[in-house]
Amino acid sequence: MDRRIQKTRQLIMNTFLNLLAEKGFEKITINDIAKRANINRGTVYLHYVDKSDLLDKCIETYVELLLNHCANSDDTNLKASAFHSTFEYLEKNFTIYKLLLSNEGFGFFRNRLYATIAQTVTQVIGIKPENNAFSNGVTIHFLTSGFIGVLEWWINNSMPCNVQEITEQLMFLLEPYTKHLVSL
Amino acid sequence: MDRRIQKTRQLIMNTFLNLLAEKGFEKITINDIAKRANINRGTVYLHYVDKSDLLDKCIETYVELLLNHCANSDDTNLKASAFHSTFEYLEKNFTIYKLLLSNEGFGFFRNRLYATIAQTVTQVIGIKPENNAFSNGVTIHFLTSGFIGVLEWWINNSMPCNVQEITEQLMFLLEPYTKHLVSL
DNA sequence: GATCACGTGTTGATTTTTCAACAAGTGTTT
DNA sequence: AAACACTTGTTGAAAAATCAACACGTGATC
Repeated sequence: MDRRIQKTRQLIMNTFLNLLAEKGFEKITINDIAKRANINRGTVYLHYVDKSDLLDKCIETYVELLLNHCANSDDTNLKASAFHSTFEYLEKNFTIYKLLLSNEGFGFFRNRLYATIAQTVTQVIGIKPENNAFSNGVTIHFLTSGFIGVLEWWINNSMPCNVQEITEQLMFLLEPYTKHLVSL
Repeated sequence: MDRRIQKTRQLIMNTFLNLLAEKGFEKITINDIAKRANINRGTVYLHYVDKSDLLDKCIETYVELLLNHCANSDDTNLKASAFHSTFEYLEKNFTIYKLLLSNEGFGFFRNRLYATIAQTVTQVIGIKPENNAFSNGVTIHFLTSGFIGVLEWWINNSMPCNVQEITEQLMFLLEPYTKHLVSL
């Protein structure tokens, strides 16, 4: 993709998130964004149809960025390293995800995250044919909710334990399932 | 001027100065600048004919930025407030001016600063017709050298005193001249 | 009710930046 | 000497961003 597009979208999103933290979604105008980002107002409309679309794309982007750190491990196995790098990334971008998980995200972020993770979990479990009994939805939603619950708790409480600890705890809790469902 | 031009030139100059601090003028390539600034190589050539031109424009720009703080006071009088804001600006952009005043500036920065200040001093003195006796150059170069000497000392010694102190000292030293030469 | 200030979303012409390709120069390695 | 990697400076077509203007809507103020 053209560098200008990447830079411009990045700039608009950053500016938008800053304004979101400052004054909340309703009070933000397209003018605000353009002025602070020092770009033409028309440029915003070149990339996003309106303010809501911008929020959507923001959420989509940051869900993807988060899950990239989780899913970029080569195999589909549940690995400590993947969780570790995910929580590291979360720690680095704490303020953004705190914001998106708060009321300002209107729950959209959580929903999107949930849907994407549930889909991945479904695929991972489905890989082993003998997992038929677990593909009925209960397992998937149990694991997805559990993971997101931990993630939300960790962010909303301003990271009460460090990355290593949260990773180990999570791996410990998932151990029974990693063995039966997804181990190679 | 078009916003894109301003932003691009600012980006190129910032990147160039960072590289200057890291590896020195000779070792910098246009490729380096383009890659780190994340812009197309051709864009650099769109604004600067080559590396030397870029250094020139950098020096010109930062001399102007510095002197704007000195000269934007409404009257041509020598005012403590003007010096104060100048040294404040210097303090804020310490690393840049330390770099430009060091060997990396090849003395070009000092020369350019000298020429511009001398010109201003000439004008200021020339305003009062009875100053004919002082327009022979000695006064001008004495004052210019004095001011730049103070400035260089302050920067090269990493600002050994605060802005308020350096301003007061300078005003004290200039007092005999402000009275006779430039007071209203 | 009229006016005023402000925000929205769109348009078309213009300018800037990108991209890929080119020819040429330099120094290093084989 | 030839091959190689790297940098330079330039080109033209394509894409993106700018700008100024437009019509429209809203809410506050007189």
